[in-house]
Amino acid sequence: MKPQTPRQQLIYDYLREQKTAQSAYDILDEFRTHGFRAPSQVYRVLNKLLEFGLIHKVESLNAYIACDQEHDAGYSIIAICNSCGIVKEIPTANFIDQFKNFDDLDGFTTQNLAVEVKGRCSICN
Amino acid sequence: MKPQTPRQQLIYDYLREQKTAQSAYDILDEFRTHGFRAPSQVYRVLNKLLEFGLIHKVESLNAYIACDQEHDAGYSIIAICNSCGIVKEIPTANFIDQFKNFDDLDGFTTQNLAVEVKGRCSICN
DNA sequence: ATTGCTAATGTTATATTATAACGAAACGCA
DNA sequence: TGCGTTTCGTTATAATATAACATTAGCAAT
Repeated sequence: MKPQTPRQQLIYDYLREQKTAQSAYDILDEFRTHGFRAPSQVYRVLNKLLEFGLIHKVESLNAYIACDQEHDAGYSIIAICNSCGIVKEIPTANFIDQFKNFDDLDGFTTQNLAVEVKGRCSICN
Repeated sequence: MKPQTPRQQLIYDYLREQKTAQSAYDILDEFRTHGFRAPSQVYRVLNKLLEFGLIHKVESLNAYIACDQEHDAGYSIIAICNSCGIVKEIPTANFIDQFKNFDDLDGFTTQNLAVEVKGRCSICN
């Protein structure tokens, strides 16, 4: 699914350019000059993009990134550098297979998987 | 590490009894009769308990649960039922080993790992 | 072209989660 | 006892998110 409206496109393109996750209010400030005046306008767009699987919410930062990878909406593995803040999505297919073979879930049916790794990226070391 | 003050003990014991994650404000309401009057009082205790590795923050719910398992502070795998809200911690040792053997991290050093699985528990099916 | 429907947008208000800042009390200990 | 440190109480405010409702835009059927 692609962005469906000019505003979805605008925010999606913006997130794709960023190396760090952006909060809804960061985005609001960025686009005040483009007619965004209230948080709900931003959240509406973000929620659509989340639904389309085009972005992820980084739960531990309350911020958003563009999705880099091919996979179902709602599955993500994200590495966050505590030093420089860079956020990198990690290819998930491989990992999700591992996770599905993981025995300890006892009948739990997974609809959604968020893995957030924090540490230091290879540059910050 | 064990709780170090009566209030830490109080909140820790409370969280251990709960089947669902509790927000800081849930806890505040619960313990207004025990001298908790302001959010910062609750957050102070929660932050200590987090530091001791006695509780986890469920990032996707902005809520807190007692830690069930033996492992380093800051590592957790949590399954959350979208239907009944029950939160269950999953033994991590096994999984963290899998994760450490995971190739796609390219030089990233992990300090912290949060895995949050959402779906339906075995009871809600 | 108008009508009627649906989705998207604008706007105001408010709820929820979290932290800053600072003074007072409690505690350990020389 | 006096000093420094940590904890605690309190007020204020910041940051994140949603509710509710009015308005407009897009578009298909008549």
